[in-house]
Amino acid sequence: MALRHAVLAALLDEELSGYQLAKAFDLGVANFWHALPQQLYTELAKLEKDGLVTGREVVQDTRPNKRLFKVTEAGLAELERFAATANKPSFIRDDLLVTVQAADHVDTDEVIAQLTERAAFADAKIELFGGLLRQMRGDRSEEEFLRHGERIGPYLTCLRGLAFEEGNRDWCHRSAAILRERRTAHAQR
Amino acid sequence: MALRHAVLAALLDEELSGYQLAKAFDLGVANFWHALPQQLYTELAKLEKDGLVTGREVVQDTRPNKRLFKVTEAGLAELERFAATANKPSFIRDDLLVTVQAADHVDTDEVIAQLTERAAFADAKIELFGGLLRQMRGDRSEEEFLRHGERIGPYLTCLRGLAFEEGNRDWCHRSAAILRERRTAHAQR
DNA sequence: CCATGATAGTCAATTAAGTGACTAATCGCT
DNA sequence: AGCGATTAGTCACTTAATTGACTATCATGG
Repeated sequence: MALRHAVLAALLDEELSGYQLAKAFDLGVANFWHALPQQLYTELAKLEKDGLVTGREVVQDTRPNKRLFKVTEAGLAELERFAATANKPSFIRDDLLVTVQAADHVDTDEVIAQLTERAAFADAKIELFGGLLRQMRGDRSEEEFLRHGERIGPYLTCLRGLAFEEGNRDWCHRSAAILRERRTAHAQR
Repeated sequence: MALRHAVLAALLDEELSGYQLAKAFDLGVANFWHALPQQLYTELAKLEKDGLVTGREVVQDTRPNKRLFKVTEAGLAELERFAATANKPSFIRDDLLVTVQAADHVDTDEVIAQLTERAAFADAKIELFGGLLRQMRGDRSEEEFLRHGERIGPYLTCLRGLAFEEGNRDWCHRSAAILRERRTAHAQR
């Protein structure tokens, strides 16, 4: 029951439409919560029904009209309640790890290919997060920003995302290197 | 559709009962895939129906009887197929990150408490994974084991789990420290 | 001027995941 | 002798997540 809180947290900084929210969940927000557009539209409807967000119609002549949502007082209170109670440890579900777990029983070339692909994906994320961080802290140093910035939550989660992807990249490179070396060694026998 | 592959990957090394599998998914395996006992019993039944695993009844007199499952040839082929096609990037869903995202809008003490709790959890995991790694490599060095060990898949995934939890721990400590400092600075004004 | 892609969604249906309660045996402990 | 913990599950139910198809409008490139 935490998608709703992820949506509330994402709407704290700016009013967003369902569509924009979906974009956000595809980029930075996906860093702390993953969700598909469908879920977001559904969840926004529920949140509005429960009075945790309010939507307002914005008429556009160049684009289709949209509804921008913002968090209400009740929504903030709900987030507060959530912060005080929630603590399910995060769980991982990763196809790549499943594949590597089975590495000794499946085609090594495939595993190496998957690892390489994931490393590239991680690199893209690392660049993305690096850019987001620079943007958030502006001309301040990280230390300075974290000390005195007025909105550091997104910065902290982005730092975690960055470290996570760096971890992914390093592990992918190392694992691929090991598998390559073993393949070579095996071929030489 | 990857829980089935996670189960197959987990059953590669040893025959397990549903109950044992559930234990495993609560410990090490949870490192690459999270699932509840319910799901595992259900999935095992499906896998058996589809001929990807076979179960055999083991009569115990000291304990209730159990059914041990092992992967069939068809199961191995299915894993092979999976390894060659799957590549959904792993997604994160973490209550704690949602909380930290909202850190500037909710009670700082609560956020710090959650971070501290998670750091302790990460420490426990780090110890657990460290032990598992030692056990897997035996008296060999890591390098030696990874070069010549005959079953390195679980070792590699465990390494990722270890690095992940170390990342968690470090990030939790740093974030908590930053929030504590800001709280103090704010109080002094 | 037509196709493609971005914006901004909705509806229906299925699958996966999670919750809660319940059975049954044995072991250790008090 | 009885209580709780551990082993080894099953059944019913609800909620969350995913898949796929569909409707519009407008802008841009060829």
